Amino acid sequence: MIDEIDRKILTLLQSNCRQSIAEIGDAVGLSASACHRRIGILEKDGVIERYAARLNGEKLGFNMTFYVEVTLEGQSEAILSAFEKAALARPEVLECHLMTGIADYLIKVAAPDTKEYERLYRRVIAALPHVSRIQSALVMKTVKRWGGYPPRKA
Amino acid sequence: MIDEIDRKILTLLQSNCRQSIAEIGDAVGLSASACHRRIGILEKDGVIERYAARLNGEKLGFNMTFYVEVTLEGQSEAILSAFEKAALARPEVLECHLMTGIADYLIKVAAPDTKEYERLYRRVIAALPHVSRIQSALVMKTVKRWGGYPPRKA
DNA sequence: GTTGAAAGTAGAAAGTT
DNA sequence: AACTTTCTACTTTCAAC
Repeated sequence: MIDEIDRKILTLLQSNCRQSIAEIGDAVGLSASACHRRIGILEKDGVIERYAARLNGEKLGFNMTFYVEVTLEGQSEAILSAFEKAALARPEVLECHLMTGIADYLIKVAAPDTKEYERLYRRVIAALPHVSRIQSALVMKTVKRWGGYPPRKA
Repeated sequence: MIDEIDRKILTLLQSNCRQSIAEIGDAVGLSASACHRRIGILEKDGVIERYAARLNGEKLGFNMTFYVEVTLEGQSEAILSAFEKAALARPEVLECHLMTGIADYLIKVAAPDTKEYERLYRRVIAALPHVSRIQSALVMKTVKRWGGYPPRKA
């Protein structure tokens, strides 16, 4: 279904989706058209979900990134789905994952400074429905971000 | 430096960087050329770091995602930089952050199944230099991923 | 910031192996 | 069935305004 050439194309597109199809074709040994066709299939099949610009948070004034572990008051379907719906709706929540382990959710947020993070913490995170405990961890340095999926199954 | 229009452009590009500049220009009330010039500046200034295809891990066979907390044997500069260099070099490590809190690093990895994760755990993560403790948490469900930075400072 | 023209790219329709 | 060539419409890019 997804062969070696597709994987090469995907690796190239993950690192730069603005190179021309002709260039990608060259790199994988295919004509632009054949390459274009494969990319179309990968898009249609949902392997490629979107093409996005990736920004530098610090240059935008987001100097602090946090991973926040959120524990809820319970784990009933109603509680989980109310929390998820609210988290999805908040643009400040950059990522949100339901986790195994001690806390229920792991969310990622960014803030310009501690003052703004305090606001975020009180008005946004703590205000999400059914939150019972919050534990924040600050990212001091991001060593690697945006690592694409490796070309072969890990 | 970055004004309201730039923020709108960035929001649009974060959700879809393949729409034409003319479309983006229309959406923000600018000619294609003016829009193009602004985007060029945002790229040059490093606000836009790259344009990337975002893939669906499950469709690629990566059915499990983990956040792994890694504690090192110490926090000397030599230990930290050796670890970081090795983590950067491993394609299986999708993200790696130096954190405040109990563990030293938070890394994100993906695997097709538990068997492969066990290999990843033993051969990759535990094999990184100076690792003393590893604690894995499995992502059961990703509620929100790829949330772009919000248009206004959080 | 706008307009307009030149170069380049994507997308589709043909034909080829 | 998948690739290649060819062609047209669109898009980017860069003048000059």
